[in-house]
Amino acid sequence: MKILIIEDEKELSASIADYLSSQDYTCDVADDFAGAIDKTEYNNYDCILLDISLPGGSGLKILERLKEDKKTDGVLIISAKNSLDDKIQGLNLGADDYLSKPFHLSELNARIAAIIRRKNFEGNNLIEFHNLIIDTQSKTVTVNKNLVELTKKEYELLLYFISNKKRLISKDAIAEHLWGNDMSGNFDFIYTHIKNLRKKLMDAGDADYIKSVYGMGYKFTNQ
Amino acid sequence: MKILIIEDEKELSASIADYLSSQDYTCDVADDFAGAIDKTEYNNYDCILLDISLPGGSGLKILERLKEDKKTDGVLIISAKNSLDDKIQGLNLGADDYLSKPFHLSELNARIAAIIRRKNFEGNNLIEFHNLIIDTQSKTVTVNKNLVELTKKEYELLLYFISNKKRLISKDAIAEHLWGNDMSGNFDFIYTHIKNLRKKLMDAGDADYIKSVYGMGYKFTNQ
DNA sequence: ATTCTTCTTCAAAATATCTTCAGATTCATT
DNA sequence: AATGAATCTGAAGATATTTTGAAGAAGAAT
Repeated sequence: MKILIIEDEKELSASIADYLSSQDYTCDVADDFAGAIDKTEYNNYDCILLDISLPGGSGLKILERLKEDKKTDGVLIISAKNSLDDKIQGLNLGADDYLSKPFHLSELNARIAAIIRRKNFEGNNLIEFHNLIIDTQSKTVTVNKNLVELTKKEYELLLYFISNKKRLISKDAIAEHLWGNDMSGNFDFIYTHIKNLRKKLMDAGDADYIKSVYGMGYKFTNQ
Repeated sequence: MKILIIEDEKELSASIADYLSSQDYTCDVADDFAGAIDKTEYNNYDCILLDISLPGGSGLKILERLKEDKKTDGVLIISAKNSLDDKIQGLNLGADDYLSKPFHLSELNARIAAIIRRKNFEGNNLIEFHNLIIDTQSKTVTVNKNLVELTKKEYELLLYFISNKKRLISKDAIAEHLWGNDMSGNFDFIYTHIKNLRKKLMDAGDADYIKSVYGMGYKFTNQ
């Protein structure tokens, strides 16, 4: 899960990034308008934490820009101001939720979890694909009703595959999504994790859903 | 299930009532001190949503009054203020939970469900899970009809597991639930208590219901 | 005040997972 | 078929997490 933190106070953004990393999120930080737009242009975040009270009021401008690009889904506004106006304005611009500073990291965590839950699964916690079922609440995966025990990375990988099913996924995209920083060039760990995930899924079922596309990447499909 | 909404902003209370009705709750609304007291006097609510920041600060007064009448069971405080003081004061006055505005209706729903679940647990004194039986009235636990003597923390831990059975529970969530403030980072005490609980349960029975999920937490299940 | 129980802390040992690597295999192109 | 590049595989080393036992601290009971 990737999160973008748009915040000009470096200390705060660092401590948030620190905490969220410990909760197994992958974090990027932007501290001004240009940086934020740049990041959102080239990345796909599960959640964006936006400090609305950036110098020059650019926080709202960022939100407006995100709205133009239809990327406001998953935006959680953080603000020192506690005014209702701000909240309303933010939520009207398409933000998902609003949190006033100062806040507890555990509360931030709960809000992010709620946003991601809502965003990805619209409240429904069962994801099905042919005879594969993922219960995102218990983080349990079954194939043909056989329980498949996955490690964290395997589970994340499967979730990424499922949410991009039937699409071609580049190894770069996988690396980016699962490890954040691009470990460009070396995909050994992807090969290994895919091998292991494949084996577990196939041991439980029959078909190999993970199709390799030579020179391009992978596709999660059943044909 | 009956819910009382004590809230002066009529738009908000209407939209909450609307939503909760769609979730098959029966809703009453009160918008001031007198109305609230009146309603609670003559009704028995499964859950009371209380806006603490009513004009004239009467939210807290209502809570005090509820406490006198021993009706604070099931109170969920809603507040625009996000201050820790408020939260502590509210919880000290016997409220069950606390939610800051603005919130998503789905989160409100989840909290209400949690409160009702908890209340029902208390009314209903036997909880069974396979060959494990918890009598919440006498606070005794048996496995295969063998009495298991648990300490307070172990008992709380077991109750938390049971009420989230078959779900993945993070160590953070356990820490949060058993110790309140998040002692983030250090889970040694969780490890120890789980070890002890496990040992006692297994000594009395056979299966290890507490399944460790590496890097994620625990799951209370029998598979 | 003393004893007993429970809770917490600590560090070593046991486990599980992640990453790296080198050799084998497959693939597209010639 | 031969070639080189890409992918797969199994094993081993490196990391990270969990389990465990023991001991000290805090609380409760006598």
